[in-house]
Amino acid sequence: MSFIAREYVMATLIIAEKPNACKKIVEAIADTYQTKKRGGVAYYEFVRKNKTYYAVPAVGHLFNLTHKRGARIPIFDVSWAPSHTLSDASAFTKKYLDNFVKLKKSVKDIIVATDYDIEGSVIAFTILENVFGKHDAKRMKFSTLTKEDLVHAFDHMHDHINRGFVNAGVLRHHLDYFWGVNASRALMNSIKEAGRFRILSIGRVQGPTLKLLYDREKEIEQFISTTFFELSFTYKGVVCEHAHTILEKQEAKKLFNKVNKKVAVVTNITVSDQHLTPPEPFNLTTLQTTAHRVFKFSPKKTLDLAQSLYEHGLISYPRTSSQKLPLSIGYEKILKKLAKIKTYAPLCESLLKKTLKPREGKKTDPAHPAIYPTGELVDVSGAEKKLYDLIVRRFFAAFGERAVKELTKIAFDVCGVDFYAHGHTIKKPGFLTYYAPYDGGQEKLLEHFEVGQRITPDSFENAQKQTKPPSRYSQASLIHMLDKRDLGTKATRTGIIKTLYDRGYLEDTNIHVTELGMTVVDILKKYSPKLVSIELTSETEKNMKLVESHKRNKDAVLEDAKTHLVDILNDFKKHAKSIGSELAKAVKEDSALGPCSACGQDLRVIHSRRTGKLFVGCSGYPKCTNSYPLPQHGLVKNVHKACKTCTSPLVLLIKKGKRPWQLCINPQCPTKEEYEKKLRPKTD
DNA sequence: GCAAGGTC
Repeated sequence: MSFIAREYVMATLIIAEKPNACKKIVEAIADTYQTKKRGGVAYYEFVRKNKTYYAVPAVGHLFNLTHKRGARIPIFDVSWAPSHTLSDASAFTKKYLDNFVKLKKSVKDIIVATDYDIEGSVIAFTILENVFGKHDAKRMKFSTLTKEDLVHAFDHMHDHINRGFVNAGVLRHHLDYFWGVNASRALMNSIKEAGRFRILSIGRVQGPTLKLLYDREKEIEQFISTTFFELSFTYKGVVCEHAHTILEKQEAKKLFNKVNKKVAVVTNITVSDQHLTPPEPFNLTTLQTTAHRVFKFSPKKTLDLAQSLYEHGLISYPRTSSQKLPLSIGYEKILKKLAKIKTYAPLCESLLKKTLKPREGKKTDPAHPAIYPTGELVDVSGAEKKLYDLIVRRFFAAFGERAVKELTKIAFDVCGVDFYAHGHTIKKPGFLTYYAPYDGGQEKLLEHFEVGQRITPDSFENAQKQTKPPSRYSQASLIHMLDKRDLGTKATRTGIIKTLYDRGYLEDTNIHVTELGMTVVDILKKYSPKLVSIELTSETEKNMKLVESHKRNKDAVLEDAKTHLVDILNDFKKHAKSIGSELAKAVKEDSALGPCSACGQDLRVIHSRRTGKLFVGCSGYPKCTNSYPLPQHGLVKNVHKACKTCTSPLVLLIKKGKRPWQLCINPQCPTKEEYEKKLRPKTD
């Protein structure tokens, strides 16, 4: 008997969505199993009730849509191709696909055990069709990866895949591709008309995301600041404020003169309790927004740290939308393990004394619970440790009781004008025992006062203030907003924001929309308003639901979309000249670094086609030959700022693995003598 | 070239 024949026995194949889920499925249902490795990727051969099975993991989508090279818009002729052939970033998926391919000859029948949702159904479907040439399979349906659920799903397997899910998912892939690729091409073709080449993009999620920021930009631009006055007095370090803000300068002055240096009388003291509910367990979005609030971590950084903690076994799967902590994760077991960590020991002991019933949120996930610590003891440090502590304490807090805050409000009268002081103390800590470092732990103490008491304030103040424009989005607050509007998914939002930055639509940590970003929205508002509104997402969702429930044919939906798109693309083509010149103008304005010290025209970063060198030149060339050298490695970005020392423009140099470096383009600038040598290789 | 969605 040959080695190959022994290696691969005929068996039933189970398709899992990802490595970790595959392992859990095997551990739950196998009587005995062997782990096999090929190309560094594990799969399993196992026996249950004397039958042999293979369980093989995908890594998300192993196939993606693509179109023929050289195709021109409208592009509707698309097909599935292995993801690893489509981008370098997906190259690693090859070894996962290879596992399926190699087992093809040994597979009798197939069981789909990917997440029971739309994308999970597409992941399995593309493997079924493109690797095995099959159109159907059996289906395990589970909502968590617990032994109990998995065994039940295996014993009560469905005879067919969920055709509705598959069709809805395949529709989603096509619609996003049709809209995104064609509209992006239309933008790029227009700017080509103006003699420029630039990668531009737009899509179902990018569009409304950019529009959200565009609207905020407009609000800020149109905001008119008004003056108002706040009257207050200070007594032993506590500020007591007049209840109303005053708009008229004269009135504020009059009131101030009336109360200044007078005695204040305590007229009323109210004490009330405020009950605070423990926070919901973390899902990826709330972890990202909270980590940004308390540590200033970017959402991407939080995801990377969480992924690392997960890979080290310290926390559960982080890419979850669930806010549930099912009993099956073993609350007590986790707390007992965590009690071995010194700082957590007393907290765990106090929790273990009570009935463990967690606070939960509304959101669920097809395959995973909320994020929780596993209790594994692995040493971590730095940023990972910070995030881990946040996750541990949030987990503890979910089992805590409501906290009670005591609010005190003291009313004062000064010559008929009312003032108030507010304080709060923690009456019953409840969950704050665990979570205080991150939220709600602060107290504001007040003096003891009695009604009728007369005091002499230390000082009175009449502060002139300005109303402020709405604040800009940060990446974290934007992700929160996208989550609220159901735009994108927990796993894609960070990437979509990054794309908007990469295209040059956005800049800065406090998000500003660039001239180019604003122009792209202006153009789309005119020619394809759907693409910058959430309407396209709601329409897509509506059609997906109809297809899922077999009330509408997916091809009919696609035909509608094509008709609509052809109209839009024709419109774009008709106006390509004016669209192109608008875009080109915006690109030009964005790339202007500042005025040339020799002639006053715009300086800009130039990539010489002849020499391949990067340098700063003047738009006045060839009349003006003023130029500055630039480092030849890394990405140079315009920061629209001038050097404080020499007033020459600043640029941001981004090198892989290094901290972004803001440098002045002037080699003679006193701020950077030390870097001068690096810039020496002369450009021309 | 271009999307959005999985996952590492």
